[in-house]
Amino acid sequence: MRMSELSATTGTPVPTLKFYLREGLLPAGERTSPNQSQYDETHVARVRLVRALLDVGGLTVAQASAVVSALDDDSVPLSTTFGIAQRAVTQPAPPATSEANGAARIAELCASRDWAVYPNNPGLTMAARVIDTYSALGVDVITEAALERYAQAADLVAAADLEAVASAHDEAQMTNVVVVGTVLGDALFAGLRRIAQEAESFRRFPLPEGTPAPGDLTDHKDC
Amino acid sequence: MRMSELSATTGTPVPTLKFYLREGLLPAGERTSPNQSQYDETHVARVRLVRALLDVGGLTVAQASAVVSALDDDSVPLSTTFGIAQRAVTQPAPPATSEANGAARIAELCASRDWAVYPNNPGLTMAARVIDTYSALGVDVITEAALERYAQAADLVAAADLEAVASAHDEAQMTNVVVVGTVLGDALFAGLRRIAQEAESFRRFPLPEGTPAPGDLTDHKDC
DNA sequence: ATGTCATGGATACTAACACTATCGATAGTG
DNA sequence: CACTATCGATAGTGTTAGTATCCATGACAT
Repeated sequence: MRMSELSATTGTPVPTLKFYLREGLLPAGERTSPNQSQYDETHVARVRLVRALLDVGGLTVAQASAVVSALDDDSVPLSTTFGIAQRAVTQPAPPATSEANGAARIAELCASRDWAVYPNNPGLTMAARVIDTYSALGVDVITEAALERYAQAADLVAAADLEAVASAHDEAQMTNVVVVGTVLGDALFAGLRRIAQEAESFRRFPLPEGTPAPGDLTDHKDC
Repeated sequence: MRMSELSATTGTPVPTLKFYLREGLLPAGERTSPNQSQYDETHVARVRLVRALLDVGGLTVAQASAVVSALDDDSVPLSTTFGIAQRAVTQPAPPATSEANGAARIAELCASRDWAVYPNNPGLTMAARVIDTYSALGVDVITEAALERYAQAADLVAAADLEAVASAHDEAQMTNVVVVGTVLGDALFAGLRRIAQEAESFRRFPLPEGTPAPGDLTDHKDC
């Protein structure tokens, strides 16, 4: 198929496809003449993946580029593909200040849960930074119990994620699942968390009499 | 305190503080003369909150503005504060196409878990969109079992979140916890998930002999 | 009292990002 | 043979999150 057809199939404007080609998000098609290239189903799939990473996953073009590079590089052992995908989608954070204790708490948590990871796992810095931020804000709600529950939930999700990876047919498919799952899983969980929060909120803090209950409100008039 | 002191205390440049004032992220100080204002601890706290929302939570200025407006508006009942915070931090998604079934699966999940929420809860659209994206990518890994585990994890986290809210002293503090927790909780969980994923990955797909194990790798040379 | 410096308010500028538009030379198509 | 599409390059656009500059006024130290 030619570029116009790739554009029509994926719903992506031709100039945008050219941009993706320039940025390395989309491999060049097979050249059939100096100014003609053939694209195939793999290109369609790649465009859809890129759009998913950008729109749903919220990645930047640079991050998406790193992700698809990891996908294309089949010299990487599967056991480290998670790391590559994770590092690609996690923006580097500045090192914590000296008086912060988030890193120590996370290290402790890892020890207690038998979480063995590389010390440059981006989740370590990310989680530590969030804990430090909480305490800098004076909102001391990340108790041991709360952190423990978050960790349990993370284990649950991680188990589901790896289950999904293991269910893939071949190694290439596995890599794909890892990459897609790493990015989209965050969004999926965030969505479910919003639902569960609201449901739990209504359970704990019932609405005053006369206020429409969730089930009674069937229109979306307010936003 | 004056603006320069506010700047020094929070580590935020004066022009940025002026920008926050313009954008409504920071309330004006108490005017003591036509060109002098006094700022106090509430302003320091607000600046820190704004930086946390922007840097750690990844919100845009517009979203952060909506969040702090909700914080300042004490006419909102607590039971709906979650909704406001959630809607403020969740970017609206386009409506799903007709053949997509993500919304139906999420509705089913809500029913099975007794999750009663307003139909405009942003998590509903968000989660449905992710599921639709997975299937559009041909990565059919969100089985019923996987979704169930994600939902369990969401319940676990939501319970911890509401526990934190309930532990706050007064209503103003509760609102604060809700807002901060909604935004930072996503990041905290995402970090823990990355750790748990890598740990679980090593458990399921052990590294080949000779490759450094997580515990052996103590430097951060690669990124 | 006066020189210096900070402040508030307004306006303009910048860098990064993700496209989007245009152009010229070619090439395939009806 | 006219017409459209393509490639590759270059340049332009709109948005976002600040930065920078300017000015008139006011505070503060000497």
